[in-house]
Amino acid sequence: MDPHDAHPAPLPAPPTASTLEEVARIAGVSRASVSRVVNGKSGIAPHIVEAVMAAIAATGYVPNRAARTLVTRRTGIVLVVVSGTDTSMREWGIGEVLADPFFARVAGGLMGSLRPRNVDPVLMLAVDQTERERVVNYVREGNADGVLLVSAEANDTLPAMLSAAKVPVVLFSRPSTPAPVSYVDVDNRAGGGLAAEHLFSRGCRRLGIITGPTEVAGAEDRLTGFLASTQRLGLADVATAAGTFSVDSGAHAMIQLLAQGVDGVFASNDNMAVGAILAAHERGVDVPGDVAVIGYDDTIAALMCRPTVTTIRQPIEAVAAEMTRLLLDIVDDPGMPPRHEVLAPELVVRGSA
Amino acid sequence: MDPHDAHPAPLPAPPTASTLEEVARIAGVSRASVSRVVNGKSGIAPHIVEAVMAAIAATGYVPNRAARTLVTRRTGIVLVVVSGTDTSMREWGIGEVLADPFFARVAGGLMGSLRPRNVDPVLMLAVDQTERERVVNYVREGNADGVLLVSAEANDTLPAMLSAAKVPVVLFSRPSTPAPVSYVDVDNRAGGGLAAEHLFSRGCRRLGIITGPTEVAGAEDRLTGFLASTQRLGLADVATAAGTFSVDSGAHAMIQLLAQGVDGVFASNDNMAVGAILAAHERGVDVPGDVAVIGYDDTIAALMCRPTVTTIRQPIEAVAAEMTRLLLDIVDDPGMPPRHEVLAPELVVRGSA
DNA sequence: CTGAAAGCGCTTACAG
DNA sequence: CTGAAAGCGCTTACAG
Repeated sequence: MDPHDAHPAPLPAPPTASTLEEVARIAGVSRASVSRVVNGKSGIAPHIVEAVMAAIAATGYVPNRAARTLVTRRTGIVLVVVSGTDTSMREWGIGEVLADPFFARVAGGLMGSLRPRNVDPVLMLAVDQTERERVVNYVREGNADGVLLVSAEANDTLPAMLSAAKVPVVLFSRPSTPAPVSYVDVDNRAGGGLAAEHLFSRGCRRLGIITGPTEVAGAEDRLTGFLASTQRLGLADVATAAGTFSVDSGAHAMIQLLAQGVDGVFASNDNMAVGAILAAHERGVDVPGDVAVIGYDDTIAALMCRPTVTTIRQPIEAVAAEMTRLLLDIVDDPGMPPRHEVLAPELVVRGSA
Repeated sequence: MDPHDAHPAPLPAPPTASTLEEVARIAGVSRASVSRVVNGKSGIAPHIVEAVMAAIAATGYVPNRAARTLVTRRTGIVLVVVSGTDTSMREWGIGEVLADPFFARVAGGLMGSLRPRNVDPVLMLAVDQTERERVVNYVREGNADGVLLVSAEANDTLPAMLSAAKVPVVLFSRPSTPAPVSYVDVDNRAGGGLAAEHLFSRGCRRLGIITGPTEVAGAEDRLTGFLASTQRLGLADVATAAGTFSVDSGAHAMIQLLAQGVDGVFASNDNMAVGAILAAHERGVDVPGDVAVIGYDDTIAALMCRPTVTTIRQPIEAVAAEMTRLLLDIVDDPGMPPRHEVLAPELVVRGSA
């Protein structure tokens, strides 16, 4: 074999990181030119583009993002934060919010919508004041271009902090304490109404509802919507029992409701619907035969149960896509006034009602 | 009111981002000094520290991370990636991996372990070759210091790609195709053994196992460990049925096993255990009365079922903490040879076995 | 269409 | 213990 063949053939990745400077030298052009082709600017002589491409291939050059960010003021990173108060989140333990099917679905949806736009998500949990400040500083330090926020609890001060600091932000859901921020929401009143109507159409006449935490705007709206519909349908009194969005709380609430002889129950989220169904079974009450149960969210929890849970689906993917679109608009035009969007929920009929 | 009082009192956050330079000017010291106190270096004259602190408070200065990263070559960011192949992940849909309780728990654990060390997690899913290359480039571009990787499927090429590119990386679990990378694992053989022993100690003598995808190293090990123990316990033949880690696959497998008259079943993960229990109930088979079922992982799924699922707990938090520690060590000393750690699983007895 | 040069905001030897 | 200065790797007016 000719020893000259031992020349390094197209090496996959050179050991030492190369720079724009080096590429320019090898291509025999200026750094500006390399920068332009790397960034896909138009109006560059073909022979320059070629030379640069070749040099990039030869060196395995990849641009340094810190340097780029330093001058462009854009990071291509968005903070995805789940915030709440100590109390609400301690139930799961820090870092376990993701174990909640709903937040996991939202986080996943957000990631999915960020991906095609080529922006990377930094995930952050904010359960106390220190962490909330950290979120604000994070983008003030120029680590991220904005934040996509989902509050796990009412009275969250983060939305207000963010808007005061003029940090681009879009919330999932209307903030429970009004703040001048953009948000995308799903019509919870309509969702509550859907639940009542479905139960009614099945023949249920003695309805009950397992509410979510009262301070959570969305939970409140689901209740309001449910009651408005039952009233319209001529169903006088509705039994109510309070839950906290956890499986156990749903089970406890169901026991109270069962004692009041309900034949149809609307649980304000799937976790509680699962709890309700389990509690019913333990007491020999058939679902949906003796009592129909309908949940909310359409999370994986609804499928981990028999019967599978009829539920009100939140179009999370669509919400996520809208949130992302909105946020990037705000990043491009920080002066933009807050914008709101409300999507429609959808009934998903399965086994439990 | 004296107009002089209109002076800007301690403003919370000045509109315009200030720089080191500005702080230095106000404090009447050099930029180097400001940098030193900002970074908490020791050996600085008290009066300088004071002046700088005051100037920082007055300006609301926060350091620019891009500038800092550019010179220090440290980002304080770690990539948390879940990778798999199209096939394995399409089952969930991109962005929905987090909906799987197990990955959600791992991701959460990783976030929890990164938090106290002050490094931020960028979450990334890698389901095809393009995305895998994106992961490699991400850290080559200097966007992150290293990667914490959990593979959703065997034959994942990412570990090898990463180690070839000399990117600091730590895997959750031993890679199914050997690669020179560090990893932290949980002893799956021991876990399988634990399951067999527990079933045996409950009096089960006709055991069955619902396996996971055969190419997944961990699934294989659980099977091996289970069989080794049953053999040692003198239980001749064990019925086996293949599953894919999904709830449905667990249900289907259970039907086969039931037909073979088993009285104790080990499902290789909780999802399948839930499916198995649901399938048993639908056929009027009592769990654990007629057949005991034991799962694996100890995810939230195990609690969403009645009876609650007895399972083999993976100490995810400990694994996550170890992975993080290891990775930061590697980042500090890239030449370090790959290191492996294997933690012990634990039996969690609940209602199903 | 291309290049020389300034500048983004930090950190870190190097002197003193 | 402190400061002047160089330099990290890019992008972007500004000329030409």
